[in-house]
Amino acid sequence: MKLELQIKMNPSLYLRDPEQSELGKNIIKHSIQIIHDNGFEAFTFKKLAESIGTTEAGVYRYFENKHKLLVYIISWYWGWIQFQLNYQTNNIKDPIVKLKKVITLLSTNVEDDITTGHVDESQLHQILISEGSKAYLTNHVGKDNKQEFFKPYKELCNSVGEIILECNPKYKYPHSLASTIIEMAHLQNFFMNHLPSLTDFSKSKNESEIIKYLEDLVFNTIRI
Amino acid sequence: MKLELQIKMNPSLYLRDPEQSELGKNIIKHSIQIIHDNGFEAFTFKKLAESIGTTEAGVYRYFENKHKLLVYIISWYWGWIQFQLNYQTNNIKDPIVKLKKVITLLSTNVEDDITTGHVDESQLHQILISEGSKAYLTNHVGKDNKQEFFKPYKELCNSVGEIILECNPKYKYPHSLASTIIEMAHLQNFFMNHLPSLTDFSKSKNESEIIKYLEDLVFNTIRI
DNA sequence: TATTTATGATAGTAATACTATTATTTAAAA
DNA sequence: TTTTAAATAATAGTATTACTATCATAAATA
Repeated sequence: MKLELQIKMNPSLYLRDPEQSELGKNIIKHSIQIIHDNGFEAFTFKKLAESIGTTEAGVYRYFENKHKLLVYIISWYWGWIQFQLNYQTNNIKDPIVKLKKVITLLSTNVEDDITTGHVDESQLHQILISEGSKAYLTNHVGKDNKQEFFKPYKELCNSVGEIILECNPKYKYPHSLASTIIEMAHLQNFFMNHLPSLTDFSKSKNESEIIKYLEDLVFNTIRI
Repeated sequence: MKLELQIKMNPSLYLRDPEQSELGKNIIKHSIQIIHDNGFEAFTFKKLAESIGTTEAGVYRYFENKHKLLVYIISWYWGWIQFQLNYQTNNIKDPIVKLKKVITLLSTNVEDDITTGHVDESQLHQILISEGSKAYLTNHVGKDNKQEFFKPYKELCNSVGEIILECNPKYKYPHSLASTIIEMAHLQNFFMNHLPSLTDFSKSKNESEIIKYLEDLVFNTIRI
């Protein structure tokens, strides 16, 4: 029996469920590839269709527009991270160890996970670093939020916040600190690679330095 | 004598200096207005031209494209913040007081400053919250960085980093912490207003809560 | 076998992001 | 003051993007 990890997605994000057909899976797979390679701005449904070997209209049958497709793959990523978090912190009692695991999970560029055939998690992690915030930094955040497009992100933020509270039940800003960790795990990575003078990480450009920075930040803040 | 604050801008950002003509100043003024009202995605040179009462070609004589115009107004903002920082922390000896001033400066939506006629700093602050990161989250960061588009931002980050070191000369991540403060002053504000469950700020949606969060974060981190 | 459903192929539209050209006004230099 | 140069306005045009619509065909299902 083949184990396949299925992440439950918000149906408002798509017109036809991409998990349910080969074409759909190809749309996801090639979207990740193209956005990873050229950035979201340069990504068009036409290029995507050509890369798959279908037509623009074919893609439009699955996704209303490229923004929803971006939000889809980003939601997928957060869902996957949530799964990893639950899996990796399962049975760990010490909340400090848990929180360290979370920081590492958020900061590390994972190997491609074989259990999710059409998704390259490593590329997706890179996409999140450069394009993640574009999911919500729009004029229509409010509408999107009402449709629960950001639920996986919020749930993750909540989970991290809970672990923070386990470490220090009196800490006053668990959600803000959680969103700070999540965002900074990505942003400091972007800065390290593209605007290094905004960071203090050596030329080696190693993720382990970001992890050290975040651990120092978090554990001093919650006073452990 | 009328005092006018002039922020020195990188000439690679424009084709013709917008400070040197009425049309130029109008381009800046109306750009800020439109981007503030509709977001950067919905902002086009055509709309801008119509709003000013000139033609698209007229705008293109000043700016090569809308991205450079965005980077221009964002650079202007960081230059202005740098000036405010120097001005407001001048003669203050206690670095802790200085750092608190900086956090407040970055987190507070200022009143429109009369000394800069065509720029509405309050709107600009809002733009930075929603659109600031789009200046560098592009495929061409590298190129833009080589042309020193992000110099004002880096300089500010450096100044903040220096104050952090004055507070604690042994702190290991002054630049990363500085960029974290700068980015989070904006991002927590965005979350507070649009995705409040990612924060711990009450329904009052008051900037003072962000300031408290950041002060707690920063001074615990550098162990004051 | 009939019928629904997904896909493929093609066409078309409005808007965007520009470039180019020429005429006209304004400002600076001779 | 005249000449000349520079800035602007007016108009047109192009390639690309972000879609919508239509119709034929292939595959799956009843």
